[in-house]
Amino acid sequence: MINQALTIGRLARLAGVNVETIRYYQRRGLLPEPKKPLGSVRHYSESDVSRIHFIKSAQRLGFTLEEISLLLKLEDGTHCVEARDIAEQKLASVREKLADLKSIETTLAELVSKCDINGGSICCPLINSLQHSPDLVN
Amino acid sequence: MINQALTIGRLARLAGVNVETIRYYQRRGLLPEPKKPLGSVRHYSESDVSRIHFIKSAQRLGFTLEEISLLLKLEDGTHCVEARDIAEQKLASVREKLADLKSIETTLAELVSKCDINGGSICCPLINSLQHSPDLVN
DNA sequence: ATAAGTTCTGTACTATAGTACGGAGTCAAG
DNA sequence: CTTGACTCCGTACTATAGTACAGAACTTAT
Repeated sequence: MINQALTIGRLARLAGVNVETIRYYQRRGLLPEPKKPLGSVRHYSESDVSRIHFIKSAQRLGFTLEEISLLLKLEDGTHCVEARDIAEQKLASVREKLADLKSIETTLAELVSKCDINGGSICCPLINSLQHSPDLVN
Repeated sequence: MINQALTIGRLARLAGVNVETIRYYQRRGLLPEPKKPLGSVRHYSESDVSRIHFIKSAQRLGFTLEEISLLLKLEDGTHCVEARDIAEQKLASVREKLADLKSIETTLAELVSKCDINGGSICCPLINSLQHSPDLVN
């Protein structure tokens, strides 16, 4: 074909994923698998590119493929409330992780600066702290 | 033994993990495996409880067991300068993760609040955003 | 002292999210 | 019309982080 039809390889390049990933998403039901014209290859559409972008975005937000699959089932727009609930749950867990990370950041930063002051002495304050305050992070 | 020695089962209960998880950590070198007194069972100490807590805390922060293993090498007390270097690397990666999480948090919070405003309209803003702003989080 | 519960050891299995591969069919360019 | 690239399909393999299980040894409670 002259004006290149969207084959799986081109779709993959457009969407920035591997061909194998597309097939995997199809197996998982995250992407529709277009019918294969007899004795030819499958053709894809722009909407498949969008859907892969959707999946990748959602993954970056910390959604699992399972959760994304759920979100995609709500796509018809009539289940906005359910979608929001899922997003709210994610938000809560992200905030929890944020709080944890902040506390470890503080702790690590303190330890490193103590270490700098001591200049690698034999009694390293960093190691000391880890040895004597293993629950630092809880 | 009358005043119960810390066997693997008790350690597991104290630390809130499975016995199998402890064995797994031992296989991975994250936990020391105490010598087994001939014809008896292994005994553990409080420090093993602490170490498991530490591992679990670090995991919640998104560290892999591989990374945690590195962190735990700070505890061997013999390489103070190296320890500080590792800690500094960890601090950098913690700060990166923090930044990532913050942007995820912002995005999710925005989506949820848009959802609230729209109040379950037919054109769900959450799904919409994910579909039309694939690079949201990058 | 005997049964029930644990521990030990090794191996195998689970889920998640892919990646790799082999062989056959199909397409596009020279 | 052949060559090389791509597609299809199924299966198998990877990494991460465990969990499950079988059978023997050991411990604890009665």
